[in-house]
Amino acid sequence: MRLSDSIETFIKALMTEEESSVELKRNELAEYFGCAPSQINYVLATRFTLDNGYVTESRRGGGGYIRIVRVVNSAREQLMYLINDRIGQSITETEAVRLIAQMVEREMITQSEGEIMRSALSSAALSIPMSDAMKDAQRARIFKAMLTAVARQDRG
Amino acid sequence: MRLSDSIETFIKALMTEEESSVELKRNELAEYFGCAPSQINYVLATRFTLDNGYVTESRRGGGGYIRIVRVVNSAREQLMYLINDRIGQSITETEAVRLIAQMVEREMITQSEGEIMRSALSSAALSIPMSDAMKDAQRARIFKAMLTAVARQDRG
DNA sequence: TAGACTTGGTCAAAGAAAGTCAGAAACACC
DNA sequence: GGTGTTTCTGACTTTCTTTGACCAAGTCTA
Repeated sequence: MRLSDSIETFIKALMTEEESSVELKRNELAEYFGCAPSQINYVLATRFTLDNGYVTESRRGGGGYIRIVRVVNSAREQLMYLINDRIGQSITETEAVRLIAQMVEREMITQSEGEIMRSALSSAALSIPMSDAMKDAQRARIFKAMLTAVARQDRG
Repeated sequence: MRLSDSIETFIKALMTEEESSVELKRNELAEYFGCAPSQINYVLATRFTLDNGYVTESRRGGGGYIRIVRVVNSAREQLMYLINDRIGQSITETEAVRLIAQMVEREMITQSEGEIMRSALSSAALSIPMSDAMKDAQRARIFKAMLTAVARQDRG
């Protein structure tokens, strides 16, 4: 069996039915498996992605750690579609506004979350000297980042 | 647990609901935790800043002390302060993250609104070919736009 | 009032984790 | 065997914490 697979299995075993998160030390885990610490990062990057329903956070320095959280979010797949396929590299303000309205309607986000997103994506907010094309690209990026934040949250 | 975290917790425990300030002796506290006195300064500098909602004052010499005061404005005042004074023309990601965390703590915004804002202001989201200074300016603009949206909603 | 004593402040350097990325190695599939 | 993909590693980077040496400012006493 592949090392990555072993590590993946090991981590998943630490997350039981009711315990939906684990905290671990990168160096200790690497030591345990006798591999390079960066191997752990590889496993996280390939097996514990948001697409797979996991979120990770970490801290460096003394007392650092890596935390892996399994997220339950019924709207997640819809959000992943928007992030990975629908929005793309560039989006106009009008289009973004329409998508946000739809999400509010479907109760994927609250009214006020929608308003916050709208204001962040408004031309006014992006009004730095920039071509429209640049703005649309910038908007797409910010939009996707915000949706990722929503997808990362545990929303039953 | 990290030493810094322990000290932070300890100090916060001394500040109850109605007691919004503590006075302590740097050396005694360091002695209590068995660490270098300058460690206390580190905790103050990273955990009890104005952005975190605290102000500190101190005196040297015999009978010297450190006083930590929790400052509180109304939510509306705080929003206005942030929009009109604090954020200005430019703000770093670190600073923005700190301000958002404080708003969440004060319940001016929800946890998930905070996360949406954080991601919209992340360097990753702003990662178009742009100098850091440009990013900081862009970030300030978006931040203020989002806070204005919150202010418009007239909560509570 | 000068010096000794008592505190707290600053800063640079060391230590403790984790992150990144390019390239080597191992596989999988013609 | 050649080629493209996945896995692994190691050197280097970044971030956060902790300490210690030296500095600055009050207080007290001869």
